[in-house]
Amino acid sequence: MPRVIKHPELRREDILDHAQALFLTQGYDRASLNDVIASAGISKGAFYHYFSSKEALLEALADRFARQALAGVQGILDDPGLDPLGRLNGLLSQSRQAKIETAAEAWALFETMFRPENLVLFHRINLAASASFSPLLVRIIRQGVEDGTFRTFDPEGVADIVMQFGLATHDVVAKAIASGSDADMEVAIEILEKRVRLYEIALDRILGLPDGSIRIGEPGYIRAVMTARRKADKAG
Amino acid sequence: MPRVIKHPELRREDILDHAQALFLTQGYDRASLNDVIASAGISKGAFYHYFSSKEALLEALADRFARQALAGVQGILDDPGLDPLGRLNGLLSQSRQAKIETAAEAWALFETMFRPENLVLFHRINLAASASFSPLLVRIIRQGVEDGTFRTFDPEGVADIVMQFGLATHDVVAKAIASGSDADMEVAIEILEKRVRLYEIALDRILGLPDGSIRIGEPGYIRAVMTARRKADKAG
DNA sequence: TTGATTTATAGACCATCGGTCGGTATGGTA
DNA sequence: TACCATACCGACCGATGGTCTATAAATCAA
Repeated sequence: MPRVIKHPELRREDILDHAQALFLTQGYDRASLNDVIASAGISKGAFYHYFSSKEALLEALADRFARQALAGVQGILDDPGLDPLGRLNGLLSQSRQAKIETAAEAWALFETMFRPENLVLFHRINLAASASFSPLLVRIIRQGVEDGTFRTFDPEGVADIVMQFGLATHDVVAKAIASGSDADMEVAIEILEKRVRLYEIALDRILGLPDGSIRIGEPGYIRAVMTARRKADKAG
Repeated sequence: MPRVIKHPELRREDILDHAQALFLTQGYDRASLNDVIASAGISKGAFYHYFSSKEALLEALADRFARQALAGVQGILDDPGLDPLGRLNGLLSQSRQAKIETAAEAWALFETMFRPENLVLFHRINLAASASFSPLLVRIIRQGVEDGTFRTFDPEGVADIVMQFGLATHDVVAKAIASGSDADMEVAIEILEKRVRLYEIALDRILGLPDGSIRIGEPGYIRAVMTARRKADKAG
């Protein structure tokens, strides 16, 4: 059986793809290295040629996730027409501009990520992502403080809180999506929208903004995404 | 060599003690079951008589931690002289009343807990602890809303934020304690006190309180604990 | 006290894990 | 042709979490 993939770079990516699929479905601990190489159709020797350990594979996977997430918000960061508040709002509702169906797909990933068996994987991605995002957030907040939009004595601290809130939102959404019946989901959506409103107001006040300045997603967006996700689940 | 421990209940606790020591120093993954049973001086058969798996051992350990933490704040919860704000402040600076040296010991535990190799252990403890603490926090906040002290439309959400802030504080403190030189620590203490002030003000505003209502520990407490911890490190 | 039954312990054994190692095929360069 | 680095193979290794059978100790019934 001839190898289809020739270029080493692509082979590495291919291994990452198979590892990602296995880690997300079974978890990092439970998916064995033998599973990964069997799935990728390569030998142990080949694997250890590209990665120094299973741990290094996880690291590389987390880095790739973080890079993709960063690329997803590059447009917001590069947009010269945005002021600090606009940029912050853009980051907080990054998927706002995306089509509902695409967003639903993205949320499905989060739903998987927050499962307990993916704790290790999630933690790694988180570390890599915050290392990239945190400085960007700090810069935006600093800029806002300088031009008088925001008021705070601790931009790094506020950036941390913003990241915490962002993560917590994802967590709540993920759990809501995973919830059982349609009635359950209705309740979950209500709780979730209330929670997002709380985060918005909290950030308004922490940053010394008038209530209603921070917007995490557009009104009704959460409900739209979640019902789309729901429909996709029932279909697929 | 005769067994000293007779009562089964005590034997279980004894295993937990040895497991705790090993898990905290080496991490859950790296400390093997053989290490645990060797340390406890028992056979595999004995171990599997008391615990169904290594995983179950972790679970039991996390539960014990959570119970101990809950017992540590029972006094604040039972004190009839405390109003909701007093109770909340008490929980947020639970070690305030303890002697500095004792507190330093407690923080040393956190320092260990936040190390990456203890991620799994820490996560389990966290789950068990929030399951216990969250309802208590919600009750206190609800009570405060009823008597007009607090103002919020989402007590559960605020409770979550309080827990997030509490955890984040521990994380920052743990990292500060672990930092290298004395000069590093001076910088770390300053950043940390700034961060705590931010959390205080954030909670004030989220709860609709006048600035300065929420107090996480007493002024200078952090510096006192950290220098004590530092001294203990150098000595021991 | 004795016999029966349950609880507690021992340790050989097992499949599987992440990782190593000696070797081979391939393609470019001199 | 000779040579060498890269890419790859799969048998093998020690250690791991977990199982199983055997037995010793405690408990209970008569």
